[in-house]
Amino acid sequence: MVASTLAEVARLAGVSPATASRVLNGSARKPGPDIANRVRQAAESLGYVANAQAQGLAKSSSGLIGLVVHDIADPYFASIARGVQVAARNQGRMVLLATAAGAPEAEREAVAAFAARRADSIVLAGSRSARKEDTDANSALATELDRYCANGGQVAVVGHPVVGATSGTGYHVVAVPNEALAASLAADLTVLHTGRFIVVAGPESLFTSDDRIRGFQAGLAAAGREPAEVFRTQFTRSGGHAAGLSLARRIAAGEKDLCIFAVNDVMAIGVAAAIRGQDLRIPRDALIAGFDDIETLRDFQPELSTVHLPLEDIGAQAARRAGGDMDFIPITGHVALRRSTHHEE
Amino acid sequence: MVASTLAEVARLAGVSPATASRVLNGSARKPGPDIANRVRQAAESLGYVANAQAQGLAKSSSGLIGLVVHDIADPYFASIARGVQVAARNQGRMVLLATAAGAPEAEREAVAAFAARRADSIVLAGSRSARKEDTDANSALATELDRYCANGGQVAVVGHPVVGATSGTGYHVVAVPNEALAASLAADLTVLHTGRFIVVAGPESLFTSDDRIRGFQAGLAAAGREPAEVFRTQFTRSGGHAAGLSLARRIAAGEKDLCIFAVNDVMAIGVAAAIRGQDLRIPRDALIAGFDDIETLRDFQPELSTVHLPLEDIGAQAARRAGGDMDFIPITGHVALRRSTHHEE
DNA sequence: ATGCAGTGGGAATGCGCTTTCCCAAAGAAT
DNA sequence: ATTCTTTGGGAAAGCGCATTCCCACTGCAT
Repeated sequence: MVASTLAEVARLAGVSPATASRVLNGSARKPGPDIANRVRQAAESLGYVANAQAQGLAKSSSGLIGLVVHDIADPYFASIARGVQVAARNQGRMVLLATAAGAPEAEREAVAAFAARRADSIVLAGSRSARKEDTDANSALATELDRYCANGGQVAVVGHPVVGATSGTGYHVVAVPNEALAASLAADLTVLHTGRFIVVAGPESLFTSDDRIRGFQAGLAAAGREPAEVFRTQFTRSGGHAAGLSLARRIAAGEKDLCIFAVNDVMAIGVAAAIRGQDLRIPRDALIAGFDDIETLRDFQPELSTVHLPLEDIGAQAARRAGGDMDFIPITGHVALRRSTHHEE
Repeated sequence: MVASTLAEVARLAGVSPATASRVLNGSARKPGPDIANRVRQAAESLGYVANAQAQGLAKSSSGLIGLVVHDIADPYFASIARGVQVAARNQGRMVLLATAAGAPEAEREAVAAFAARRADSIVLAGSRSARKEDTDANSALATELDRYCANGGQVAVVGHPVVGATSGTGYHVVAVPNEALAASLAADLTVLHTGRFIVVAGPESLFTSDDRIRGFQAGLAAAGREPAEVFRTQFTRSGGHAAGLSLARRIAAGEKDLCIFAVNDVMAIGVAAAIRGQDLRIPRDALIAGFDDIETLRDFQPELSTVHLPLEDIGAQAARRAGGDMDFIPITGHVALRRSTHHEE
């Protein structure tokens, strides 16, 4: 990557680099119009493109916002990414993308890389977990984040705080009310369904999953229902599918009147697919509800009951807070009951 | 963003910055082990993180790969992005993300921003179009790309070349065989279906859409069928939905035995949703096929017949070529016939 | 003992830009 | 007419790092 420099432009325009800098890249001081034009012309004719790295070095700020997601191809994160992207553009910044695939160690690496690039802020949208085997990696991540914040970085975490991150300044959390919403979903479902509930969840210690389970159980309890059985599996479509196969067997064996709550939409779809693959029908043989309200899945039949989350907003909020705009706009979702949880007449 | 510098580390370790640099960041010359340890310890205790901007400035290369997509929340692009991301990680680089929302002007801006950041390479995965009103913006984009290449940048475009880009070097195209695959889809469908065909397509001059139409028509012709009617709409789910409503009306009015080819899966789902919303059924009242084989949509019922595209691979290929690994691995897809195009017995 | 290549460290330069500081000229005020 | 402010441009000092060049030193052959 070679390209013409400010100095070249300045020489061609017959001015000093200082002046060229002032006219080309916003400065408080505005050189005279005639000079400005000369410079602009010179820049144009040379195809000058300012070197953002050098600019960043000089003013020590990069205009970069780092985003780490679990998997960019997952519609949940893709939506959040879009929100971050939009907010970044409004702030005149660019987003640096990293995927962590659920490994705290990978998240740490990403954070370190962002720090190295002197990203002004970081949005962390992986999936926080407290698994035993991740303890070390998690605390390493926390250390890295603390260091980043200590150096003046801003970080916004969506969902749950990173375990062990202690830094006071520069650390924001976009709290998604998973628990409350799950409770409210449970409450709504209890009026529709008098039978048993079962929740298909992710692996233990995955915060998002655990919160939703807890909220759901609380909602059931508040309605005077028994706690739901919890079926642990992968936090993915195929995890849901596996669970679905197993449940289908039980349903076929006579276990009727079941309402299945999968802790996210993608899993719910997996569950549904598996159940239908066994010649059972939804909602006839089992009710199903999800969580997230993934856009791409809205045309699924029967329409999936779920909890709507303003994913794009969540991303945008995270980016805005990380960007220093601290106006607090709480995240709110809402239960969206659709056909997958309505017993047929 | 303030942080400790190499100079501070060097001072603490009692060595020169040059030596510190040599031990901390890979260099040909390896200082002695005792010194190396001193430096490493100093770095550790100071929480030193190399400034990538400064490094980039010094060695004039940034380790950045720019990716511009139409919309990161669209599963098609999200999958490609994942591929790019994976390839980038393997190359030890980071990806800079930009979304263009279909506007060539936005693409140009993104390319300019990438150039400013001295991205080593750029992957362009917007949707090329030749619309009359985009002519100017397209040529501006071409100019920007040419300049970027002229300065030593590498660019990979997925799908179609940018109209008017002339640069000889550094310019790669990952060709997706849309036309051939559409033809082969048509061929396969003609053996399943003896009635009429109709294609639901995107706006005129959108290359991807046009190629798929052309290929499909060619396939029909090769099978001795009449050309399909082309229904133009938005290249989105809601475009498909609108088309679906209109088609549903025709079907309800007696137009039976229709096979609808929507030029992408998302549109196909929109079409299907609209048709089913009118108390019609698929495939009973109309067959539907899509294109792309979006992962999230695989559990749709009835399973959507489509053309499988290795999206992640496409992204990875683009990133690899842009990265200089020039081994050519052709993109191949295949027709995937599923239940949405099978007349019921 | 002398010369040689080879080794390992430091000094200094430059990457491309921003920004402070300085200075000359021009205008306002006395 | 003289002094005091502005105004507008340039010189120069970094920003944090890589790297070239140079130098002192060691070990070897002669």
